[in-house]
Amino acid sequence: MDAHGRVKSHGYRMTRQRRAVIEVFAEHPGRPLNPADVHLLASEKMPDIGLATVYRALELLCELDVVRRVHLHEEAQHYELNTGEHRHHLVCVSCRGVFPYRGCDLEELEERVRGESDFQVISHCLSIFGYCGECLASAKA
Amino acid sequence: MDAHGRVKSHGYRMTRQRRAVIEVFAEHPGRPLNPADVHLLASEKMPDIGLATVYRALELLCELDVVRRVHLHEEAQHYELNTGEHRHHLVCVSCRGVFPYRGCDLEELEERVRGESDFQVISHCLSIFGYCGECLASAKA
DNA sequence: GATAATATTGAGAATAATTCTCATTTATAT
DNA sequence: ATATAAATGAGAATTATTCTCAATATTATC
Repeated sequence: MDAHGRVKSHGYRMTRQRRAVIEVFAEHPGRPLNPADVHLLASEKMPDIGLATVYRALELLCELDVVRRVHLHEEAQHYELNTGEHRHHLVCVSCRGVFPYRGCDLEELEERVRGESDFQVISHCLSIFGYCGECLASAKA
Repeated sequence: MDAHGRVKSHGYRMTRQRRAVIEVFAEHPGRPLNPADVHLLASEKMPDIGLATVYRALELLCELDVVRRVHLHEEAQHYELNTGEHRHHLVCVSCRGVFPYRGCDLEELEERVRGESDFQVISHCLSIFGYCGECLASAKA
C-alpha cells in the first residue's frame, strides 16, 4: 500500500501537511533528511507548516513504516523513504555523504544471534563509517 | 596499556575526577552507563564532581579508546569500558537489558562493503533490538 | 617538599533537538 | 452543509550536551 493508503487505513487523516512531507521525501532521494531539512523543503509547498507538525508527521510516518529513521550519529535524527528493501548506510566521514549498503543478510544475522544467545531479534541498526570513493580519489590526487 | 597509562602518555593529567569515572566503569560492568549514571556513581567517591566534568571525562576516555560509546537509541548516549574485543549489543525492548553480541565478523563486513561499493570502512555500529531470554520465558509463563 | 605553569574543574549559562500545551483550524463522516 | 474529532501552529517547556570563566589542582622542576 502507498503512503496515502497507509495513513488512511490506520484511521489517520491525510492532511496537506502530511502530504507535503511525503512529497518532500519522494522528491529528495539521496541523503536522508533531518526534521529541519524536511521543514525547510516542505515550507516551499506549504509556507505555514510548523516545525512541530513536521516532527509529528515524521513520527507518524515512521510508525506506519512509510519512512525509516536513519542513524548517522549526527545531532539530529535523519529519515528516508522506506523502499521496502533491507538496507543500511555507508556514511562518509569526510564529505558526510550517505550511500546505501545492501550487504546485510537478515536471516544470517538472526541465526548468529540465536547461535550465541537466547534472544529473539525484532530489528537491528547498522551504520558503517569511512571514506567514500570520491573522497578516497581526491585524497590520492 | 591501561587507562591510567593511556591518559598520561597522551599528555593529559590523571585527575581524581577522571580516576573516579574510570573506577565507576570498572565497578559496574553490565549495562552501559549514561553520563547521569556515571555522575551519580562517581559522586559516591567524589561528592563534588560536576556533571560537565563527567561529560569531559567521557569524551576524553572515548578519544583514548578507554571507553566506547554504545548506541542504545535512548535519549542519552551510553558508554562502557573497551574490553578490546570486537562486540556489539543485544538490547531487550522489554526490560531494557543490554547483552553482548560477539557474532560480528569485521573482516567479513569490510569485504562485503568492498564487494558492493568503493568505500573504505573505518568503523561501524550495530545494535540489535528484540526480546531477551528472560523476557521471552516470562512471556510464555 | 615547595613553586610555577598550565591543564582541569565546578557552576551555571547557553545551545539545540525534541516534545508538549492549548486555542484554532481542518478533514471527513454524515 | 454540518458536526465532531483529529490535526495544526506557535511558542513554551524539556532534556541532553556544550560552553564560559574564575578558581583549583596536577605535575615538572628545583
